[in-house]
Amino acid sequence: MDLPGYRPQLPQPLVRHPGNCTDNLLNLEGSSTSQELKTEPDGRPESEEGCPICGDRVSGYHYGLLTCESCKGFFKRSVQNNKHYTCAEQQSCPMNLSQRKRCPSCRFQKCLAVGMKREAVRADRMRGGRNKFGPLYRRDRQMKQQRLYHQANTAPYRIKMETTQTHRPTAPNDLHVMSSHTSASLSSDVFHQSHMCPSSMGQSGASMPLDCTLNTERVLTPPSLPCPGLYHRTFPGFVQEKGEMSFWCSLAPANYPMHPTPNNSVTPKSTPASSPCSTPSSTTPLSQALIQTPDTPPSATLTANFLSQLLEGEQDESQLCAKVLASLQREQANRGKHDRLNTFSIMCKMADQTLFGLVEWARNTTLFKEIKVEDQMVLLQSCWSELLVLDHLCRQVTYGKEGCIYLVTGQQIEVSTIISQAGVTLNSLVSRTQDLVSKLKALQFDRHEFVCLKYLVLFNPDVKSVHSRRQVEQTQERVNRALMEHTQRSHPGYSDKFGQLLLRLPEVRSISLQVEEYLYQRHLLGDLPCNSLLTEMLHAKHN
DNA sequence: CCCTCAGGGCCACTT
DNA sequence: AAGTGGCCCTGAGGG
Repeated sequence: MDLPGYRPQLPQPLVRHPGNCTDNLLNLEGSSTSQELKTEPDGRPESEEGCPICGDRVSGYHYGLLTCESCKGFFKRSVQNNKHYTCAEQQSCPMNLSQRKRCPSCRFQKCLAVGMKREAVRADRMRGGRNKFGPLYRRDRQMKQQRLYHQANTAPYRIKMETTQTHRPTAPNDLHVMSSHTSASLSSDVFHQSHMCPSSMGQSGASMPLDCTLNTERVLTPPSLPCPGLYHRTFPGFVQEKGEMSFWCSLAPANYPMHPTPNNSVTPKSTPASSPCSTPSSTTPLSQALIQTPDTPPSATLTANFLSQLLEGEQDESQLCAKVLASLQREQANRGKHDRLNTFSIMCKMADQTLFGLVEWARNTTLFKEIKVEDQMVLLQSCWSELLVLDHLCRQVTYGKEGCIYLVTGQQIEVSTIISQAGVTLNSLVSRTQDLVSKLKALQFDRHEFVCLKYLVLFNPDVKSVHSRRQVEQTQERVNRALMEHTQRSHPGYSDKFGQLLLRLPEVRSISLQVEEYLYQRHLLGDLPCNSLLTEMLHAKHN
């Protein structure tokens, strides 16, 4: 798809060279090659981490990630010849250098599980050239560089992860959006133990065909919303009678005290409003943590404190749920019987409201308030879709039932329903996202890590025209360290979790770009609701 | 225009 | 005979 003027910017995290951990800060934009990553001065492949499938020596990027020559060949043959293997055991055969040939089924499953991409095997068998994953590889390299640095400076031990198989049974073909709240007991509720939406949100038995018009009486009437009457007003700074004030006009008041909750009803933030031009030397605890030199090992307490402050700004899922439902309800109420929103429009409205919540979240965070408003704008313009994807992933990991997609409204859609009704692009998006959800579940992705990833995505110093680049870099570096320390503390026997999490970001990025492309195409067809934040963000990029 | 590097093909070797 | 894996070729894209 050709998107005029659209040049995705790949975040280029600030990394340190593994060999020099003092102040040799390298920005690898344009200078990173796989040679740098893979080769030590003696020419030996450096990546101490072997092939993620069998542990053999990696020979370069193949079909999406660094693998050995043999797994590259195996994967290519399997895809080209459309092989269907069967495991004679329980599909959990050991996979290493000596045993990789024993079970092609498990080997191929592991190839897919660690992220090798079928679509990178060319159908036309054309040789040479570069593929579309180039940018993904570049970012992956940088992530690995960053990991190497951290490992060199911290964990002396290393435990190889046994990748969990991500395949699951196909969901039954049931063309309904289901009430979700029977699933409360099914979800590993590690994030919001007491924040589930009320059980009556999707009334028992309430369901709708995917294509039908949302029935406000049945589905959107929440008789016991957590806070009835809340969210019927708009957020300060954003006029919801759309068209009166653009989002970017509304961003300017970020200089002023934040209003973290709607309805003007609650809680001034404990932190004072900061000037958009305030420097990192402000005296907030966050800033103090931030200005530590990278070589000072931060105490566990400081990191925990830092993380809990990052968590403070998190939006309550049940409030978001109520807000989105109320907004949809209003929207439907304003429409005539024959003018109901179709399913796609409803999904767009949900995404729009979620996005609005994410922007509010960013604007209310102390670290974000400390950077210039112009920078806030370009950062958000650059990463909004990634934030949306991360938000969606987190919701699936927390509440999602196997084979279903959990909506922000608390409803669930069977994946098979979508697959049977959606087009190729949407299907691809759903399946890629569900794969990522499986991986994150296997990693026991938790709430702290989710927040850190959001910050890492938001504070991207490589977004063009960011003025306070150093400040953004410092924040990213700080959050990165906090994430690493958190994963090591919470999973002491699994030193690779940090790296595994970072390695999910390229896929988040890639999915978000596909989402943008998809939405833009639908926008060009006139399918997107007008005057939404979503369209505004799309326009911001395409202009 | 040259270089890089990831995908494809070839073929000796193994099972 | 079919599968494996190391090595080399190819060619788009970037500097």
